[in-house]
Amino acid sequence: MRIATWNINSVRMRMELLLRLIDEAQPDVICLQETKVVDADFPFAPLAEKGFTHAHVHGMKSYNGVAILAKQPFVSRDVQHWCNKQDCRHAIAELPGGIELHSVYIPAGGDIPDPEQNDKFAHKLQFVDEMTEWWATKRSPERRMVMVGDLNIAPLEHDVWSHKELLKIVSHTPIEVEKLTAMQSSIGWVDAVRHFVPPDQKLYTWWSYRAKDWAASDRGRRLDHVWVTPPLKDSLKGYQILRDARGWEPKPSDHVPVIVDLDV
DNA sequence: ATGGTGGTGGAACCA
Repeated sequence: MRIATWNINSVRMRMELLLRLIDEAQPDVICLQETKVVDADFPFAPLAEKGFTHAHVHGMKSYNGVAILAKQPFVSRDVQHWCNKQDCRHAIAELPGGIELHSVYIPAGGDIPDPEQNDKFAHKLQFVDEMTEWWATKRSPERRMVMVGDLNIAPLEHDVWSHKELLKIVSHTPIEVEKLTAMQSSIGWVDAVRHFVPPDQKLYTWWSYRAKDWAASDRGRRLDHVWVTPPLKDSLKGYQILRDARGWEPKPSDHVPVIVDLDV
């Protein structure tokens, strides 16, 4: 089973690129973040033509929005809310074979890395704390689960272009890394991409729109992740980070798709 | 220290 996750930054703006991802990467399941569309307006038809006849969408006007697209029917579907908000950041679907798949969009957190000064940063930290507690109390490490999405945190030194320069930049601050690591430890999540790539090797999934030449400066961060629970660790068969997608015409997302293959 | 770009929606907000 090939699972792709992509912060698409508006599914309507980038439908042609989503169809290109399907043609070129041949995923079985696609998780999206930042769809930026209410469910009634989600563009189901072109996806159905490509075989993705099942869609679990959870969107809102203008902001956020997550989705899970599949060729096979879901066993069940659900959504989860965090921090007493209804902001469409977490969709859940059980796939045939008993794998529970989570498409997650953690808040970006604003610019100032201080929860006292910046409500958005406080929201981000609380979001991760709540989710950590939820995994620990509502889910078992024995369960076959895959969690993917834009976690908006780059936890390792080589998940950013410069560890030293980004220590005070939201997405790579010690408090965020500590909280994300705690979430990972909650039920023994395995970082599926780092399972294949040693920690001293640079990996990025996001490059800012604001760079003059994103590829030349290559100031990226690994914000998009695929985690699996221990029972699926031995099923991990490969990964791809579609760096080229950062240059896809006419208008690329600032994130690229991350793909993991599971032998299940 | 600043500003750089993009999506939504038609100003201001978010990333």
